[in-house]
Amino acid sequence: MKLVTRDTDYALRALCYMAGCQDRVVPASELVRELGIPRPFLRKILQVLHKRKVLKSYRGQGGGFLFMMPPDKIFLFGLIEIFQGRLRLNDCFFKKMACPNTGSCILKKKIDGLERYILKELSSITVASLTRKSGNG
Amino acid sequence: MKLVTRDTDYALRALCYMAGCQDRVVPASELVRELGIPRPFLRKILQVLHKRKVLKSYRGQGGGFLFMMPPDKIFLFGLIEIFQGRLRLNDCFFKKMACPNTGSCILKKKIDGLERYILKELSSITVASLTRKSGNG
DNA sequence: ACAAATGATACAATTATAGTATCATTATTC
DNA sequence: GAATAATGATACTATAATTGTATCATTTGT
Repeated sequence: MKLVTRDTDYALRALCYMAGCQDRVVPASELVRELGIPRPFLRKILQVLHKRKVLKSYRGQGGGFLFMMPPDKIFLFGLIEIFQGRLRLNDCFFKKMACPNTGSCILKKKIDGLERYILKELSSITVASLTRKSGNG
Repeated sequence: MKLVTRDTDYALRALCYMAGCQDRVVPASELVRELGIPRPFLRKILQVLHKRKVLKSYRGQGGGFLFMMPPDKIFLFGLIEIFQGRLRLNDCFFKKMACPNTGSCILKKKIDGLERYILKELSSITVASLTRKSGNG
């Protein structure tokens, strides 16, 4: 089970890197060089972030990307939604079951609880919160 | 993101059904009929449960499956491990990163915390706990 | 004009999930 | 002892998601 797929991961890394570039327009080529992400894949990701209005883009020489949304408003939860769709732990689980006698009710409650908890935790993580200089590992 | 894949789901349903058959040997055919699970898929699942010593099996006419482990010792967490491998939220996430400056440390802590929480929750769910007559949905 | 960038989009490879099919073996029943 | 109904072992297939690649058009600065 992956909480976060590669594209979300790459998007997060790219955004975190960009957060350290105070308002400088950053071209994909730089991100590729610095982060070692395959270029066409990253470009696709950046285009998505642009369409979703997370980033502004500038074309032509000297162009690149810039935040459209402030980094403290970019939530990991939001990136997951963009690249992986809505987080649903319950997906295939309670479709057919229709609570035949018992069990699923208890289970559903538990899993819904888990989902809420995960969402809450993920909603506390932003690009900004990850780039504050406080890591020590 | 799926917490539980189809095979884990089917396994759980089958086990819950069997828990209501007090020590009767239950053949796959009955589970197929009652639960609407594709026969060959279910058979594969039951064979795995047998190999993992969750179920005993009896061959030949009148044969089928019986619990080898008591239902209150069969954890959803264990079924997930059997069919989906070990639960790791962090999987691809912190392999290459190597904590370049900051960020990953905070994130790793958060995600590890999430993982622990999920594990704890899942460890409270057993086949027995799901078949106690107390559902109301 | 050229170079360096993004926009749009289609294609491809790999992996995971979900499911099928077949044949051998065992045990019960008639 | 043959028919039947079950599991054991195992190989195969289909579908979908993930993880990319490739190409060409367009924009912009020099």
